[in-house]
Amino acid sequence: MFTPARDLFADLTPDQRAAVEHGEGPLLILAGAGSGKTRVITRRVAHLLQCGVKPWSILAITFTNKAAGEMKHRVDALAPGNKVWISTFHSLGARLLRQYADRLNIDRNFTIYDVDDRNKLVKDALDRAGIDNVKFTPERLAGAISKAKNALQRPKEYEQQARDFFTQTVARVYTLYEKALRQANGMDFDDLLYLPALALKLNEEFRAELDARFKYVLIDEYQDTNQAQYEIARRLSLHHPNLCVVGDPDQSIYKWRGSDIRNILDFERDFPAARVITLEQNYRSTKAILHAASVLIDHNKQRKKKTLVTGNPQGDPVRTLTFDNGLDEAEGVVLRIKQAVEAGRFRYRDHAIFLRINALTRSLESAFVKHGVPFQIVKGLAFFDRKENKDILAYLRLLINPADTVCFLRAVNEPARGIGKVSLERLVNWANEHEMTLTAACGNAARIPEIKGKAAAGLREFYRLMTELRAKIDLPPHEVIREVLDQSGYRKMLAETGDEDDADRLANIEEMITAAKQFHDEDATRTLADFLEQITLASDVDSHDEKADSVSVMTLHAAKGLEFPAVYMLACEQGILPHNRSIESGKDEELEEERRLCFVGMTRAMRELHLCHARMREFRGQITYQVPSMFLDELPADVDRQDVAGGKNTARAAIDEWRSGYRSAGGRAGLPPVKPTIPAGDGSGYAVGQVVQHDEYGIGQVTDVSGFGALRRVKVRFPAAGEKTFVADKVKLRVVKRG
DNA sequence: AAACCGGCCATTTTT
DNA sequence: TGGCCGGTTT
Repeated sequence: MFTPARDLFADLTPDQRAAVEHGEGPLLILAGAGSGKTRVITRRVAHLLQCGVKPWSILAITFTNKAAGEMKHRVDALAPGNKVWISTFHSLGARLLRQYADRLNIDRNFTIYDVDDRNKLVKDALDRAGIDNVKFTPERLAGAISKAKNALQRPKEYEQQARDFFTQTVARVYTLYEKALRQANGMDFDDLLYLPALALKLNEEFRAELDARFKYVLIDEYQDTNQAQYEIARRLSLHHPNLCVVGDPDQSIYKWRGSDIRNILDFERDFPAARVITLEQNYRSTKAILHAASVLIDHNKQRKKKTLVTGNPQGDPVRTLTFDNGLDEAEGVVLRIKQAVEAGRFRYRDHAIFLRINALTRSLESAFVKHGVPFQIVKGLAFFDRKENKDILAYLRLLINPADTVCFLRAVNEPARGIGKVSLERLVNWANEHEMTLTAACGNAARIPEIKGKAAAGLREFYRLMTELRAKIDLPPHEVIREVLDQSGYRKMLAETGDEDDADRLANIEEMITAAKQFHDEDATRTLADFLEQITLASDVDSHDEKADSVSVMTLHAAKGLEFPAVYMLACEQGILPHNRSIESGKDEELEEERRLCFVGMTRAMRELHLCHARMREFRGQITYQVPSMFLDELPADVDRQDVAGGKNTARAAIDEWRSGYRSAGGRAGLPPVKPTIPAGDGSGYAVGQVVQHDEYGIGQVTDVSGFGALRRVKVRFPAAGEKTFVADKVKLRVVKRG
């Protein structure tokens, strides 16, 4: 090895340094929360490059695309212009499947099926197999299929070990689903791991080639890998066992998704020569926070003891806050944040609010808007989940993959072309009989005797349209989308109604076109297919904008890997955290995962940590008494426990009072949730979060800015009048306070 | 073929 | 509470 440049090590501790410096051979880094593991992986990649390792022989796997992007950025700063592969497991899988499509005997133009698409396909399979007398939902069956794939069980293998009625049903559906998926040339999320893993397992030539190609493999968050991912990691490291994994068993929170904590616990068994480095020095949190989190996690029985230490100051005590009800909690937290900012203690972006479940974001939104506090809800696909965007995406996917049945069925009659349910059913049957894709059958519509009149004409028109558009798929992504929007009649459908909502929808599609343009501007070699893949594989945190000065709201799962100066964890109540599902399961294992989840949330905090709960909470229209989380009881005695319920008690009569107060204060009922948009530096003068004044409606807060030029709309939520949409160019709004 | 309505249902976390 | 499905009407 060459003598490495000084600067790579200057700011590292001896343990970190050892991990970075480690040469050949397997390496396990047990990195406690906040111990700088990302830095270690990044430096290690840079170090390998400095030692003369070829960039293309390094493969680094992260948990999110965002983390991959950041690592790429940092590695590039340390070793400019390198070609190291840095991606998530899923992106890696997609890339391998496309690159080696011919050898693996698959069509490289496959489309990636998200959970919705998958469930639809499972439902179809169910209908076609005539399995509707059973109570198993498509989601549940799809979940079981997903598990099977994670465990690398093919339909036949699964069938052989299916013993009870449920698993036998799953076996039948699995077989049908796989067939449908392959016919549609689709890959579900699990396939992106499962197929490469199987190929590596069954095809030694393929395995050896990739093993030799990726001589150094580094994997972050190893405690959350599932069996398929494990298989990939291990089989890429047989001849060149330079596998470096980093993880923390205390932060394993994805067991429900098939991850297996044994992967990290058994690493030394899998690689007896492995060197183990433990990082226990925490650089993130105050002593108070670290102590509280350590005491909590110590309640887990199935755990290898580990003691985190920090040289940071003691800091403020960890605080628990007791509120009377969920609305008070939301408002109380927002106000506390606002005060902290106004007092100059923190900026908005220093704050994060963590939730166990997404459903809890609603009341928070109202509170944020009410008090003019800027916020972002970190929930990735919300924008692309809108109907209009999904419709356009269906066209795009169908252009690239004509076999995509789910997209065909979505696009074919949107806008309406007179093709109804019955005609489509006939088309699907005919296609199945003739073993054709729906697109091909559509081209043969004239030969299908049962389809006539308007439906036949509509299908003919749709086929012509798609053929025409397909000639343009090599244009830059945003141009293809514009062609689709114009040629398909979708724009016409939205433009001619004069409906305000339709104008909004059009503006949303225009926004997607802008996103595609940005995507293309960043790197002109990227295609439409790349754009679609990025959208599908995006994670929630990928949409997190840490530059915006707003409070971040996200689930505990999304919070992994992040850090914030001040953290609020809401609804620390029995049934929510830990979640009912885990309590009801009666399994310690599941309860311990909830505790780890709580631990992950707590250890995100650098300086202030507030754990909140309410005595009453409305859920699904029902008001229930809530019991504080058992985890709050498990915290050390030096935690500052504050009851801020303001004298309100828990007597029965109080419920009705509270309810009537809630109802009358609920003038905002029925308002759509605020779209989490990044305040755009787009020259419109308006940005989400701003407080503005309107002549008629008074003071309100901007909740959305969309569209461009004459199409630009600004959405404002008024306390009294509710949400209104204005044409930005026309409306007179005075900006009272910047967001 | 498409819009409309009413009852039913489920309720975690995500690449 | 609200989202979805299935039935009914236009």
